[in-house]
Order: sequence, then structure tokens, then C-alpha cells
Amino acid sequence: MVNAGKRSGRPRAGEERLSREAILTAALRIVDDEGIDALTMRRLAATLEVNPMSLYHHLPNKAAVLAGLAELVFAGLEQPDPGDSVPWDEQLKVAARRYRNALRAHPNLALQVLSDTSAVSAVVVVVVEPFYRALDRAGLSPRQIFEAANTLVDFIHGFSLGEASVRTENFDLAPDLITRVEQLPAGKAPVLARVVGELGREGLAYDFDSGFESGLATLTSGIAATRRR
Amino acid sequence: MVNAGKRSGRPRAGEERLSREAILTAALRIVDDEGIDALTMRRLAATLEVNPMSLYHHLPNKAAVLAGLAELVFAGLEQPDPGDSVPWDEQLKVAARRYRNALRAHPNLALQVLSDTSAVSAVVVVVVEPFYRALDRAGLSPRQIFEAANTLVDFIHGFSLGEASVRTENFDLAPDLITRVEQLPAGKAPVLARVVGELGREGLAYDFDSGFESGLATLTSGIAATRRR
DNA sequence: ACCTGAACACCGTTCAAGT
DNA sequence: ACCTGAACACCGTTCAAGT
Repeated sequence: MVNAGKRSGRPRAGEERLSREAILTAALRIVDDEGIDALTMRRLAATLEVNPMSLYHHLPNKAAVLAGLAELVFAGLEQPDPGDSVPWDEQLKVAARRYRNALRAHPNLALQVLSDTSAVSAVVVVVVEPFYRALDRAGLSPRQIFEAANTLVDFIHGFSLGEASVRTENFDLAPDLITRVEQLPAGKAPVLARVVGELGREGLAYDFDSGFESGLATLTSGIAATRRR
Repeated sequence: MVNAGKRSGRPRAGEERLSREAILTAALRIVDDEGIDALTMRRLAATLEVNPMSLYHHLPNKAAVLAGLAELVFAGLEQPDPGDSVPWDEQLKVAARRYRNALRAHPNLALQVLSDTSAVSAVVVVVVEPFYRALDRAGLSPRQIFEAANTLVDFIHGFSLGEASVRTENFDLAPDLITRVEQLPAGKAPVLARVVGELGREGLAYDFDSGFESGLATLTSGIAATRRR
């Protein structure tokens, strides 16, 4: 049996069935729909109705596919800065929310991106200008701007990591926390036990949006304090 | 060839060559020495000089090995609280540094642990009591304690993620940032460009310790501000 | 240049068989 | 109960061969 319906060999000009972009788009779809583990070169090739080896003519290896995905998702991230019409701290919060939302748009990919230094580095440099601008307006020194931006980015990463894990694993935080606290040896964590008890199941029902806002409020007010020194 | 030197079948009582603990210890060594990707069931079995399938009598699957590693590393983490002899904010910082150090002790594992919700959840509940105690002493309400602790934990996670990635990939931040900023289209990120320029290569030489302290300072002073409302 | 098929050196895990 | 060997259904990637 030779070539049952599928052409082989070099296609005529303009007839290429594959491209870097087409591959990455298909890969992103798989990751979004079924998670990062479902993304294999063979599966990706099957989706594109192509021989697995064809992919290697467009991307050198699987790592390049993952790096390409990070690029695809975050390259177009830069969006209009709210500008100087709002106070610096609001400008900072808007930029932070935007970054969080970008990470949240592809939770299955976020876990991958956040643990890949060069992907993070590429993403951050594109995203961070509004942070710098707001912190500059706040009157911080270059060193202070650098450190405050890093802290804010670290918070967003840690927050997003938790958010992405919970969403991809369909995890319910409040009951889990309550169960774990109950299983702790008595007297092991008295303050934790008391706080969890007082908040109760509904008090702990974790709302990611308000958790994020709370973190932003703490950070901006901490930054404001730095400024006055 | 039958059984070339290796016994097979059930060992006599007390002669078991394998145990959950022995497996996890060997696994941790592999992860620490060669990274998370080097940890395969077959490789782990080879290290223990055992058939790959023997592992499955002690741990149900590979995911359980990874979960067991998280447990092994963080179970013994709880350490003496500095207590009330220092101000609440110093107590908070001491606990935060301790948690960071624990994550840093096994950077190859940290990436895995931080993206596993139930591992994080198990670790956090063990680690968080000193945070709660300090925040309680600061006079926060239960809700405020809960949110401030979450924010602090998120920051530590994000920070540790960056730190672990950089360490495992031998990445140099300052030159990378400078190169990326130089390659940005002119005028694209003016404040970032100016700040990076003013700090220069040595100003950017990122010191994780002082970066962490800077984040802690911002967070504690932000928390102190919350308290006054 | 681009696509293919066969092959290599791996994986995690199931299952039946040993003691 | 604990360990083993063979087997299954996968991986990523190399290489030589097609057009």
C-alpha cells in the first residue's frame, strides 16, 4: 500500500500544509482543551493529519513548541496604558490585573510558562513597562522601582500559580483547608484553627478576585510607605 | 538464565529490600542530583537494584512518588517559632525566610511541588501557623489574617519559583534583562529602558537575598497599614 | 525544501507467574 | 505479601529515502 490518499514528498509552492503558526495554534488548542500532558508530538501531528516527523521541519523539538506557545500567548499582551489620568497606585493595579488576566486565559499553559525562566523573562519584559511607569510616577528611585516591580511580579506569579493549579485540577480550597486543619494534631496550630473556625465554611469560600485585590492593596500601600522614606 | 545472582520471590520477614521510605529517599537523591526529568520509575528501580515493577508494591504510581517527595521534604519543616519576644513584623519575616529556605533546599523539587495543588495545600497548612500567630499579634481580624497570609504565601511562592528556575537552569538575570531591553523596539518601554540604564550591569546584578528582604519589607509595611484601618 | 516510514531507545503500567 | 519477566501502548527523535 502506497500513500493511501495522502500526498507525500515536497508540496508545490504555496501548497505547504504545515507552518510554524499552524502547528502552534493546534498545540495551543490541545493544551487549552486537554492539558499540557496531552500535548505530544505524535498527538499534535495526528491533529494536523500529518506525519509526526513533519513537525521537525518547522520546529526543532518539543521544547521549541512549548517556548513558541509562550511567545504566541504573551507576545500580543501589551495593551493601552491607563496613563496618567489615574493615580499611580490605580495605574499599577490596572497593569497587575491585566497581567493576571493574561496568565489566566490559558491556565494549563501558565504552569509551564511560569516554571520556564526564559519564557518568564521574555514575558515579563513585555509586560512590565506600565509597572515601571506607575512606580516612577510614585516617585521611587530606580533601585526602588526595580525591587517593587519584582515583588509585584512575584506576587502575581505565585497567585496565578495557585489559581491555575486550582482551576486545572478542579480543587475546592475551603473544604480542603478545613479538613486539613481538623486533621492536625490538637494544639499544633492554635491560631490557624481559631481563625479557620471563626471564618467558617462560607468565610473561607475563596474568591480569587477579592484575594487578588487584597494582595494588590497590601502591596501598593507597602510601596507607598517605601516612597516616604 | 534464571535469576543471575538476584533473589526473586518473597523475601523472608525482615529481609525486605524495599520500603516506601527507601524508595522516596532514592528518588529525592535523583531529583536533587539530576533534576525532575531524570526521575523515572525504571531509573529509580535501577538505582535500588530492583525490578521496576517492585516499586508498585510500595507506591501505587509515579504521581504518588512525587507526592511522597513533597511530604518527605516538608513534613519536618515546622520549627521553633521565634515567639513573642520580637515584634510581630519580625516574627512574620522570620517565618517567611524559613519557608523560603525550605523551598530552596530542593530547587528541582520546588517547581514540581509548587504546581501541585494538593502538595502545596499540605505544605502550607504545616507551615502557616507562625504567619497566623504574627498577624494575630498585629491585631488583624480573622479575615484580614487569612488574606494577608495568603498574599505573603503567594509572594514567597512566586519568588521561589523564579529563584528555583534560575538556579536549576544556571541563568544569569542581569545580562539577560539588559539584552532583552536593548532588543525592544525604540521607545517601546521608555521607563524600563531608563531604569535599566541607570542601574547598569552591577546595579541589576540580582541578589535574591536582598530581593526577598525588599519584598518582605513592602508586604509587612502594607500589612501594618491595613491594621490601622 | 518539505514530507514520509521505519527504527531506536526510551517511558509508565498491567498481568500472570514465581516464592 | 513481595518480587519478577514479558508484554502493551505509548513517548521524542534520528536517519535514509522519497518528490
